[in-house]
Order: sequence, then structure tokens, then C-alpha cells
Amino acid sequence: MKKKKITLGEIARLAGVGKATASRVFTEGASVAPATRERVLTVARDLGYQPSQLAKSLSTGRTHYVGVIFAYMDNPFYAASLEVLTYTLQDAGYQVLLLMAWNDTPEEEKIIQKLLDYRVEGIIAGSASISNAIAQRCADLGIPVVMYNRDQLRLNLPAVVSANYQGAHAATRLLIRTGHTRIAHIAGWQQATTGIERAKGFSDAMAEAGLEPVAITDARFLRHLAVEETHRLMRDGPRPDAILVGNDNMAMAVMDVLAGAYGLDIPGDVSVIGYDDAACAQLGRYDLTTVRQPVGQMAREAVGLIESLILDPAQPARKVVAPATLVVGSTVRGMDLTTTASIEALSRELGIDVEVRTPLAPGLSA
Amino acid sequence: MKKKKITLGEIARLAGVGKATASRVFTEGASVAPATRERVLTVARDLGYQPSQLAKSLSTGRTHYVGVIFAYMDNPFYAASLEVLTYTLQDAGYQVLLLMAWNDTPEEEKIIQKLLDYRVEGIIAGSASISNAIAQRCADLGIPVVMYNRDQLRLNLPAVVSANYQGAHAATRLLIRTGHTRIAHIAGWQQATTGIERAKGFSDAMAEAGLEPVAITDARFLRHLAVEETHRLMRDGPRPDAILVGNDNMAMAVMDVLAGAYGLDIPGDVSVIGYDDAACAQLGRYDLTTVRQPVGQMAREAVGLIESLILDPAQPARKVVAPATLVVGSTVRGMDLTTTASIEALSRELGIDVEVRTPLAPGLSA
DNA sequence: CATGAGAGTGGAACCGGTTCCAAAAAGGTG
DNA sequence: CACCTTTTTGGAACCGGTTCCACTCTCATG
Repeated sequence: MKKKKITLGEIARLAGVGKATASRVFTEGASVAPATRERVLTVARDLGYQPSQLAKSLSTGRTHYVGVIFAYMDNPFYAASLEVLTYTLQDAGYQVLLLMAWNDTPEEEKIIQKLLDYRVEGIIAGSASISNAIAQRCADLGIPVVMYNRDQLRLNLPAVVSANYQGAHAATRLLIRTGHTRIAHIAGWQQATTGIERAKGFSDAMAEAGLEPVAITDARFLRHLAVEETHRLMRDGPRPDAILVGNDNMAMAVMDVLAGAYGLDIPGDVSVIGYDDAACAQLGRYDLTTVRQPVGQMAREAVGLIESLILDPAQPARKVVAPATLVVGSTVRGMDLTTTASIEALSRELGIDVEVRTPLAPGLSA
Repeated sequence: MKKKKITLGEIARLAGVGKATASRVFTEGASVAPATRERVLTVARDLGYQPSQLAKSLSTGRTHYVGVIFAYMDNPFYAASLEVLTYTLQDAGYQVLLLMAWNDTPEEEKIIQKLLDYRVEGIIAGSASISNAIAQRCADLGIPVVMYNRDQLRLNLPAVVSANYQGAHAATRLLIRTGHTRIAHIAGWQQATTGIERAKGFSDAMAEAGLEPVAITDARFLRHLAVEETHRLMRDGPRPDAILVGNDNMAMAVMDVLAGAYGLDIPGDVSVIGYDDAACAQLGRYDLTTVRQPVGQMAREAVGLIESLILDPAQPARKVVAPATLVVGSTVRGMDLTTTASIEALSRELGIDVEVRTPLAPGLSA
């Protein structure tokens, strides 16, 4: 009583038609007589026929797979990004092959190798740094790669990022404009373009105002390093009256250290600005002033980009820069944004969208 | 000058051997003469040969795909779970096909249909509720399904959950033991076993102590509903002196409302306990007393379960219940846990692991 | 009524691998 | 050196679909 596998051929046989005809029944826009179609569909339904994507992909040469390489899921920005990427891709008819890989992993090469074996039609890389060799290989195979939230400076790859430079620049100018003079920057990883661009935005804004940064240190987006750096900042040299931090996760840790270990008031004694507008940072007890990266928009752009590259791999590498928004919480002193007019004025002055956070926003990202 | 596709046959031809021999070179433990192997490998390397997993899967009947259905990525528990699940699976030699689907989506059926088309060898469902029909279908096809962090009561499916009942029960007993008498429960979704079990743990602990709950309401794990329910709680009837909340995301919102809108001190006026031990809840300004679900362990158990089911689909459905840990922060009044002895005593009394949170823990989940 | 167009159909080759099987080559033994 | 065993090898079938092509059958047109 062994169960026979239900294949197209089996269906065809039982419906008394050729394999080719049966195939046409499941192909959009192929010409089949209505009566035949009905007969085949009935048999298929009765037997619970499941067409094999594997066989289909093999013969058509299209897999509809997109490889997504991610990491850092403890950062809400990446978690939200992955969610939007995934359902956007699946709505567009693609399947997500998910891989986790950190930047420094030696397995990186192997990981991508695997993706190629599975014949993905495109790759969205949100964490891995694509080495020259791998990028070349993908190019040879005609497989487009889109960098997400990072840019490969040496290689000319398509990428989706947000306006990191402008965001950090505007945030810094906000601090300067509100009267802070001893400003420090606890930066994100200086090997990633996000960290680099934000640090540059900070430095430039300081220089333009004729101010010398109290310090610029690399905390590599790691909370415990941010904690260390904060202690160092408070111990050595002149204490800052404001700190721009590389992302929200670190910024909240910084706030905890300032208040907990040094009894400082925020923003009374020190102002703090973060980056990302992570869900936690929106909570009442932090209400962090920060720069928002438009997660949803970025993810959708990335999908659009990879889609268009899959359809036409020859097109030149395009970079998409999504606009950032300055989100005003209550961690910067000297702010007065009670009227719509003053908000608009600030926005014009800083050259960036400004939004005042309404406390206890529902705040579910999408 | 058209580039010929590099296939096994091509390699074989160039190396002057048969396709079968070439295939054996890439098969572990097949017998090939060393000289021949070398020759084939050289040709393959020179041409940058990429074996097609598609073709391989089709002919061997093994895909090494595992479908993972998730959602709610704004909840750090799910984000961390997905991370661990993914890299554990990929270490075990499986590929993750990721799908996002909410519980009430009508597309659910379609989603799973798709997974079956792709011939996944197993499914880990962290969000979707598997309908009877679909479970039956998977069973017919011999495809194992493991529920993650939820249980399907009617269906006898394998599942990995944490000890929700015990966790909530212990948390409630902690509140009672520290002298609270007017205790409310803002529960998680009462259609999900997580929400149900926790609510039951709460009710039972109250009943055992002869206490009447001030209120039990369903906030469906949604922050804005938790906010609403908190307001209702404060407006109507007797005000609680403690609230057990269905998860950390909601608990933090509850704290914000209590402090922000009613000027209440936590834990002075009201004690709060959450559930999950989310990264944000560990931050200094919340330092929430909560119940930890062992993310890493749960994810690894899920992978182990699906692996063993793939190898032997006939085995009976097993349920894994991972132990919960009571993590003591500073949102419950009347606690005195300065000595190791007192911690151990409490642990024994409540029948659950107890841990006192050290402030500013590095706190990256794994 | 022959003619041509167009719809509907099935046979067979193909996608890129694996694997069964029988044949060829190599190695060991008396 | 004949004979048996073991290792290596290639041909061919197969996995489950798609698609090219040639063929049959209608039906409208000149």
C-alpha cells in the first residue's frame, strides 16, 4: 500500500492528457481547452497535488530567492528592518533565504558561497562586509548585491543608507545652537560607514562653528564599550556638557552611567542625543532626542532596488539615501518648541525634518 | 563569445571523465582515484564551478530547508529568538526560509502552501497559528511542524515553550509575599497559550493565597491597549498596589502611565512585574522585575526538536518546557535580597530560579 | 470546396545533478 | 600467468517540472 508521489506526470496520466498539457494548466496564459483544464484541475485537487518549486526553478532558471544576510538583532533598527524587508519581498513574490553573519566572521565567505549554491537571484547584505573577491564573483555570476544601511566605499555597489552625515550634522548643530560648547562624540564603529559618516557630520559641524570637540571615541556600537568610554570621559579632561552618541542603544547606556554613577541630571548637566529612534528610546523614562532612520522606507527601497537589478542586472549601481528626521525628546536642554512655527523654523535652520515626540506614542514600527 | 554555463557535465567533459565520476568527486566518501579527483577539482576550481543545490535537491529528495514563520519583531524576545534559531539551524546544515505572518492573516494558509511548494523539510512556527487543515496536510506530507513559544492545545503538535504558568505563579507569589494585597493582572492575548498560561498562573496563585484579583484584563500584548487598561484600572474601582503585566513591552508602558499620568512612585505606590526580560527592561531607568524566558535555550531546543523530527518523522510529538527565571529588578517594594542566602531561600520558596539583576549588565542576549 | 489561420495537444529534449549497474582496470594470490 | 577480488569508471535512467516543435482539428474566408 505504498503511497505514490503525486507529480505532474501522475496527474496527467490520471486525467488522460499529456504532461505538457497538464503543465499548461498551471501556467498563466497558456492555451488549454476549458474542458481539459477542468478535468486536470479536478484530478489535481483530489490528489492534493503540490507543484514542486524545485523542479520548476531548475527548468525555468528562476528561483525567486533573495538571500538576506543580517545580524545585530538586539538592535531594534535591524529587527524592524528585517521584518519589513521580509514581508515586502514576500509580497513581491520572492522567498527570503535568511543568513546570520557578523562582520568579522571568517565564515562569511562560506555563507555567501552557500547562497550562490542555492542560486539566489539577489542578495541584500545588512551586516556582512562584502569582500572584493566575493563581490567580483557575484558580479561574474550576474547576481546583484545591495548593501543595506552600510556602504562599501572601495567597491561601487548599490546601497541603501540614510543620511547619516546630515543627521549627525544637524544633531550637532542643535547642540551648538542651544548653547553647548563642550561637546563629545561617542561614535559608532569606525569601520562601518554608518559610524564613519556620523562622526564626520559631527566633526564638520563642530569645525564650522569653530568649536573643538571634547573627545571623539570609537565605541563600536557596543553598549559595554559605550559605558567604558563614558567613564573615561568623566574621569579624564574637561567634562562635556553634551554628548552625541552613535546609536540609541549606546545612548541609553550612556544616560544610565551619567545619572547612576555621576549623579548628573539630563539634560540639566549634560545633554544627550542618540541615533536610530529605537522603540526603547521612545519610552517615557528616556524620551531620547535622536535622529530617526526611516526603517520602512529604507527596507522598501532596498527591495525595490534588488527587484529592478534582478530584472536588469546591467544597470549601473545606484545609491539611495533616505532622509533622516531629527526627533526631539527631552534630553537636550534649552529647547523651546511649543509652537508649530518654531518647529518649522528649526527645521529650516538645520536643513532636516524635525519632529517633536509626543509622549507615549503607540510607537510600533512599520 | 557567449559564456557557457558551468555545470557538472561541462567539468566532466573538460576533465575527460564521465559525469558520474565527476559527481563522485563532490560526494563525501565515494571512491575515486586520487589522480582523477585532483584533475576534476583543478578544472572545477579554474572555472569557478558552483554545484547547483537545486538540481541536487531534486535528485536526492533532500532540500535542507527549514521554514521559519515569525512576526512581532518589535518584541525583543522574538528578534533574539530568530537570531539564535537562524544561526543554530545554519550551523546544523539547514537553510532558513523566512516568512512573516501574523496570527489573524488570511494569507496564512497561502504562506504555508508556499513553504510546502518549496519542499521544506520542517517548519518552525513562532507566530502563525496552525489550523487543523494545514497541520493535517503537513502530516500527510510527512513534514514536521514545531510550535515556538506557543502551543496548539487542540492539536497534538510538538512545541517549545517556557514555563509560563510557573513563571507567572512565582511572580504573583512574590508580590503576595512582599505584602501586596490589591493585585491586578494586565494580561497578554487570551487566545495565545503564553497569555493564557500566565493568566492562569496568576489566578491560581491569588486563589491559593485567598486573595481576590483587583482586575484581570486582556491587553493582547499591545502597548496601546496596556496604556488604555492602565488608565481604566486607575479610574475605576479600587486602585491596585501591584500589577503583573503580560510582557515587558507592555510593562514599561504601564510604568510610564503610572508615573507620568498619575504621579505614582514605583515601587513606592505600585509594584510592577513584567515578563520576558527584554533588553530594554534591563536598562537602569526601568530595571524591571520580570520573568526571563531562556531565549537561547528555547531556540536551540526548537532546532534540536525539528532536527530529530526530520530524521524520524514517526516519533510522537514531544513538548519541551524550558525553565523560567525570576529576575529581580527594583520595581517591587519590600524586597531584601542582599545576601546569597536570602536569594537561595526565595528561590526555594517560590520554586523557581531567582536572579538579582546587576545594574548596567552588558546584556546582549545569546 | 480547397486553403489558411489559430487553438489545442502530446512527444521529446532539457534543466543539473545523483545513483544503479555492468564493464573495465588494478591488485593480490597460488 | 591464470583467476578472483576490489577499486574505478562511464552509460543511462531518474528527480519533476518547462518548452520547442510538429501535428491534428476547427472554423472562417475567398
